[in-house]
Amino acid sequence: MAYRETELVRARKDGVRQAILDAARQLVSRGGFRAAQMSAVASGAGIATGTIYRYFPTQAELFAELFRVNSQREVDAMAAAAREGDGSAARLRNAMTTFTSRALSNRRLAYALIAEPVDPLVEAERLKYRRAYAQVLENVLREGMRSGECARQNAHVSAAALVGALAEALLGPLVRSVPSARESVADSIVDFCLRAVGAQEQ
Amino acid sequence: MAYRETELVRARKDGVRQAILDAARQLVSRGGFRAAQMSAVASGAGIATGTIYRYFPTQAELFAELFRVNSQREVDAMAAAAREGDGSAARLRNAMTTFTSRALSNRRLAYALIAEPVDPLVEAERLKYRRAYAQVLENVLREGMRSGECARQNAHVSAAALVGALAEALLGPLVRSVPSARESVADSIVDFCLRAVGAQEQ
Amino acid sequence: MAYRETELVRARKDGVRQAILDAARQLVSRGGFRAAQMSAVASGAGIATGTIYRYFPTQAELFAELFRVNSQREVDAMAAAAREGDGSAARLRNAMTTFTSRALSNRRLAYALIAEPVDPLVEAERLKYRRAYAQVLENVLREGMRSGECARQNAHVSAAALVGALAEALLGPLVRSVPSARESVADSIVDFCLRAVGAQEQ
Amino acid sequence: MAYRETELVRARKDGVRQAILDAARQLVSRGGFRAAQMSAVASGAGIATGTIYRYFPTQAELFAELFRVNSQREVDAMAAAAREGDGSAARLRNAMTTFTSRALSNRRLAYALIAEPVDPLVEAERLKYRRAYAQVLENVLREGMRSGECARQNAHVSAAALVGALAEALLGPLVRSVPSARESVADSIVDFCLRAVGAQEQ
DNA sequence: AATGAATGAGACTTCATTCAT
DNA sequence: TATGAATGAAGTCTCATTCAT
Repeated sequence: MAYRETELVRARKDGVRQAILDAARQLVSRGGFRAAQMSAVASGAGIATGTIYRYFPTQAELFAELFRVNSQREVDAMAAAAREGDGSAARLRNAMTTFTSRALSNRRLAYALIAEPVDPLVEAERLKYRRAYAQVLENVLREGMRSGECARQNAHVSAAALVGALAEALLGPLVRSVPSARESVADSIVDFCLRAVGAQEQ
Repeated sequence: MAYRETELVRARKDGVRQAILDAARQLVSRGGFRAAQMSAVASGAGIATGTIYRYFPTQAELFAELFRVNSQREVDAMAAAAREGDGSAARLRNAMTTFTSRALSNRRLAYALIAEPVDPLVEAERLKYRRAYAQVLENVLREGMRSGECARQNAHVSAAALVGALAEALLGPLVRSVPSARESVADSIVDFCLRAVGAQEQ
Repeated sequence: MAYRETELVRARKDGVRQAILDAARQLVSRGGFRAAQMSAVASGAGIATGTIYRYFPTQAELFAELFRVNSQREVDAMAAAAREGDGSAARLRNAMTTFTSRALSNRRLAYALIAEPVDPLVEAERLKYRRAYAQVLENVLREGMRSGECARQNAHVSAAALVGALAEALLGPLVRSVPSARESVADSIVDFCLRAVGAQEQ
Repeated sequence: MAYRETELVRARKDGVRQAILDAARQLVSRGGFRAAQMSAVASGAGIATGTIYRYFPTQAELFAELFRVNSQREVDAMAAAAREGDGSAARLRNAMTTFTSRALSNRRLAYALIAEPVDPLVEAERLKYRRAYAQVLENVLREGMRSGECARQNAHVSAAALVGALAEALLGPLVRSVPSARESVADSIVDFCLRAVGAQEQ
């Protein structure tokens, strides 16, 4: 009984915490971090403003957590895709396609996570995750260099450049084109990237 | 006489306008758009706060103009570099090296122009100029494709991706490394980009 | 049985009440009234925040009671000391030395009780107890005047002034000096006070 | 003309600054520092809340300035009185009478300046001024010890104790008595103090 | 036309108190 | 009776914009 109660309490608590993060994500997805004022988040979560502070000590911490949760999910998805496929080149393509298609499904949020700065604390998270994306690609790239599927290069720099190229393709002016064209743009950018690392697909 | 006066007034007016933009750029170069409060800009330009509003209707318009002026200068420099050199590959390299070396010389301003968001109006300018950078590269790229110096590819997409890769190399977590390493990172990124477009340097 | 239960409940209730007051005193001793937030008090007492309100209707009432309990203890200690000693002068010295040495042993709490303001309700308690301290001294002083050990004076006023002088010596800028010097400062202040009342020690 | 204008501007500016300090003093005189919220001060000064921040960077600085201005005035008045009179004893009496009579004319403000704590920054000012009061008395006291008019004693400690005794007489429970009685209380306290320092009035 | 003091909406954060469980 | 999550009023501070001079 006590156990159940504890569980229920925890469930409710996590529920509120989750509701706060959900409301914040929805607001950021729509209008960027600027739109995620504490009162708007509270209202979106159906709670009082002060309640947020039971779960997050400051707005910056809330944003940082929002960052962590959502970015980690993306990095995980990319890493999972990077384990599928025959050969390094295929795995690289998988990883990058996953990145682009997921980002295209919520461009505003992707932009907020990848480019929009807010606060030093949040910015630190961003750099951490841009580096995490790059790390996933760097690993496959090194593997490809060992197996001869990729050209010799500075894998560290190349991986960062790949993230930049992918981000541009998703967030830059390019994607202002009609939605139907975006998919082919995404494909083209992945092709560009594979060419950039000298990947020979089998 | 009346005519002269009108001219003088216009000249002075343009001078003030320029002074405002200069002060704003200096502030943005130092602390980003956040640091460019209207009173600080006025103080930097040696005028009263209210006077700014005789030249710019809102802060957003001032920032947009700041964007236009400074970004155009960068685009022009890149375009000039893209006209120098033997062959498309060399011209591409020139263009990109110009972009990277100029950006490295004032990273804070470059960041503000390329990545830091402020306002939808300013954001629109940013996208416009990212596209302008890409256009310069796209032109050389198409020329290279015609001459056979560059591989067949979607030049529109590739050019955008190049801008993204270059920006990442300059503004992303990579450049947190020691200043002395930045130059070599910049070189590596240009190499990466040339490889990406399949450029054969002669 | 019902009787016993009632008693147990009362006992427990008093126990909780005491725990609340203890926790509050500990917090006040450390960081003044500011640090004694209701949630902190509850946490220190090992109960829930809301439970405090079963024992004290408001925070101000809790503070007032804290005042009463702790100040009364000090007044009692001073009164006990005022009964020891040969002659009024000696008894006066005893009372004042007791006051100073006890206050020095917990300066933060003493400060909170004697000087730190919080709320009109609490302030009323403070005045009441400053008067109580003075009353103890006034009694001995009158006795001394009767026996000729003390000079003729307005005992009421003098007693209040003694409390003020003692408090200043303990809480004022004087005590910012090194701890080792505090004892001698306390001695000097007691001497000053005895001189002030024209006490002739035998 | 330009000179006059500058002067006018300064006059108006000082006027607002003064109005803010006046409004703040009035509020503190009535309800202590607690009552001096920024919005209340602004309203009292007939300006908008934000305007205060053109003159004082933070509330704490405003309070600190309020302290400085008002305390310094009291210290000056006391010091002036301490220069008048034949002999150290008379000068001491003058100084202390000035202190008490001025404090009695605005007890709430005097309390705020002497006893009510608010903020570390303000508290620092308070200690500084309590020390300044004591210093004035200490100087006369040392003079009296040299001339033989005052008994041998630790002048530093005694001066602090005098301030404490005077403050108690003015701010403590004593003065809750009828206003007409306050003057005689003040006289008695001064007598007490003179006796405490063993002053022999001629 | 220029000035710059004044405005005041709006953002974050705290914490005593309440109330459903 | 106890709990403690939730409430929301209140307070400080910022800064783009206005407007009387």
